[in-house]
Amino acid sequence: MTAPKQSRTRAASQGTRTTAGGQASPGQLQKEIRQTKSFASIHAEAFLNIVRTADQTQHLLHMQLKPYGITETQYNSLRILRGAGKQGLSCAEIGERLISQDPDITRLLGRLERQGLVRRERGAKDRRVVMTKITASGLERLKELDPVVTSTVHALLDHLSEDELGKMIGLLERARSRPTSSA
Amino acid sequence: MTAPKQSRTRAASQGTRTTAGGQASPGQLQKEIRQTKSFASIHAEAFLNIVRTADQTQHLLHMQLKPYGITETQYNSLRILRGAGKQGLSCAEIGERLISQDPDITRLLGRLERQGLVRRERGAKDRRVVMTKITASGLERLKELDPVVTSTVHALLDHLSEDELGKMIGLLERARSRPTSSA
DNA sequence: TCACTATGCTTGTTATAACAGATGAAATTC
DNA sequence: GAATTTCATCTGTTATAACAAGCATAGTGA
Repeated sequence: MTAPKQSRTRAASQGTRTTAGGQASPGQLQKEIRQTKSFASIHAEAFLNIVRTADQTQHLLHMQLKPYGITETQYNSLRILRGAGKQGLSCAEIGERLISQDPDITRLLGRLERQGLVRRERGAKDRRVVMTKITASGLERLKELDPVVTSTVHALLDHLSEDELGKMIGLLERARSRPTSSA
Repeated sequence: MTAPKQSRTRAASQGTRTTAGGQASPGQLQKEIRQTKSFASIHAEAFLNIVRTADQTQHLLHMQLKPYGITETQYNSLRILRGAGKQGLSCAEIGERLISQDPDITRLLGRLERQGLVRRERGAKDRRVVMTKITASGLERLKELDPVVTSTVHALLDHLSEDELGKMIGLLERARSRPTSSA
């Protein structure tokens, strides 16, 4: 599989990482997005690399899921509900594990319900809460999709060693663990 | 600034990175998305870390840009057009440097034009091609936004050392450089 | 017990990624 | 020169992220 045309690019301007001798050397990303100028800072370059890698990998996963008529977000919702078991989860609980803080959960679950993959029910005890459970056909759909996702994700990254992947994970975790006083 | 609630999560199932003694130890991401099961593989864990880090950083940038009434994609379009100079770029050329391979470029530029930030003109030589140029007020808007984006991106990542950022960039570049025969 | 506040969800809306087909123009082929 | 193919853009549509307001319900305090 060849990489698709570049996905969304991000803020970048002058500056680049310097080699040992202090000379600016263009990175791979600069070429990918046909950037003649170097990046403003190594922070900008890192940010763009993170976002571009995510876009590319998500796009490739999307292409693999497309024949099954399921999006990545729908797949994740189903997986979360399978994990929840028979009691299901409320909209808020699903949203907490899925999407950003004001997720379009009602419409997302509505689409899954129309496909017969989940069932929603308003609680008797608290009529504000809607519990959602995965259906038998939702579980079957996941059985189909799990190997597709697993093998796609594996194929995307299997040219990196376990040591490299471990290092990447560590760095990304550290990137997300910024001190709360910053910015 | 505190991290927002987790954004979209991705495919994950059983398995996790092992410690030196072979014991499974949950990663930070597992806790972030309230995952009781470990990840299916280190590939899945790496994939989710990439996507989650990108979502989080983009969300934070989005929040910084919101008061200016500009989205990240719009900002990037303007930056690309500033870089192109007086002759502007065609829709296809912008799309190549911006978004995925079938980008919604017409509508994106239409919105920027309505804000007076760009001007579109159909070529006399080839009436299929629409050239887009940034306007003076587009350039002014960028002057406002550049420091916002620069400082936000810097703040997101300045708790990492230059060495760590360089390593992260290298690993992400390698992640994107998969052999074309894979998958 | 009632008024007020908080919670959970729903709906309308905009922006963008993605898919697909249509339109007009240019290039190519016969 | 005409027909066909290719190219660039446009438009309709769906899914999702995001924003905001509204509705129904539950909880709290006086």
